[in-house]
Amino acid sequence: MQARKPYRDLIDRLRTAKLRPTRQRLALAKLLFSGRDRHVSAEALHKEAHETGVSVSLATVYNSLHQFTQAGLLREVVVEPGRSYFDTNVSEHHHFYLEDTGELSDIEPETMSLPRLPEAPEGCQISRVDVTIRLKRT
Amino acid sequence: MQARKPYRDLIDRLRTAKLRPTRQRLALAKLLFSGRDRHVSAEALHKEAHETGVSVSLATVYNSLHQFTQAGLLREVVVEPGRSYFDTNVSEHHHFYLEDTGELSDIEPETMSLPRLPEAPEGCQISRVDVTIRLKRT
DNA sequence: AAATTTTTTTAGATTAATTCCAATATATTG
DNA sequence: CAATATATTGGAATTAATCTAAAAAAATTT
Repeated sequence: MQARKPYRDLIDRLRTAKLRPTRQRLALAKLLFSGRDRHVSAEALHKEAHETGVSVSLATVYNSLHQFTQAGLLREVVVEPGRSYFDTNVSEHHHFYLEDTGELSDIEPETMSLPRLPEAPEGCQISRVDVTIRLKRT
Repeated sequence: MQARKPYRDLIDRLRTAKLRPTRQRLALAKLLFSGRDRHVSAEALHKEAHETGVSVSLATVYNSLHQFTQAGLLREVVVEPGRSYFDTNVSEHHHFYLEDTGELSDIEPETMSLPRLPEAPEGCQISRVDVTIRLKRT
């Protein structure tokens, strides 16, 4: 993260994804991609945008999140009916899901292994493997 | 599945789960548990009930599915925002999800292995591990 | 088996997440 | 800058799911 050209990288990322770097997409990308990895819901991101003075409609938040996901900048994780998150960490990894609070967190890749996967059925290929470890408070 | 006392087993299963064997629950249990393993959505089961002449409200379908799940007779699998299935196979196994059609199918347990799981974080315990292999048409 | 109590079902209203729509605004191209 | 293509918007619409309170059915007590 540089001080002088704060948007340069983001603009490039959007351009690479064939997405015009509009004010809204840039602002959302900034919230999502500058800083630590995040797990955000659409509603939460919309709220956050407003709180930081960015005026963007909920429809645009949804559009952008899906476009970013399509472009491989985000990954969507569904944990429950009516609850899904967008994860800014798109490298191969899996999740803990705390059922009591709805909190999602990354599993350190080196703490689990998945050495043997089944063949994809005829006419199909694997597009992704999702492992969710559901947790309860003891 | 016997011919003479077709409801005996189902009634017992419900009783064991501390659920009264009402007409509605019995009819749904019959659809779910007599025959092959199934992956059904609430809406689909509701529709199926009506088509087979069982009058049951959607609310009751949801109630029953959740009660059955709570009792360990079913397992709920969420695959996408707005799409979840109830699986009559409650033994330990995982799923293929065909993104194009929304179809869910079981993975043969012997075709995959998960030998190393991470520790549950402090204050938590693992309630379930879900593996979903997402598939695309080639 | 009638009366009473408890549990269940129901239709319809309600909520929450998401998508759709067509008018308006913005970005890109020539 | 004009023309074209694309994006954003608010609000309506849709969908899945839950809630509610009244009616019905099942279980229990008498």
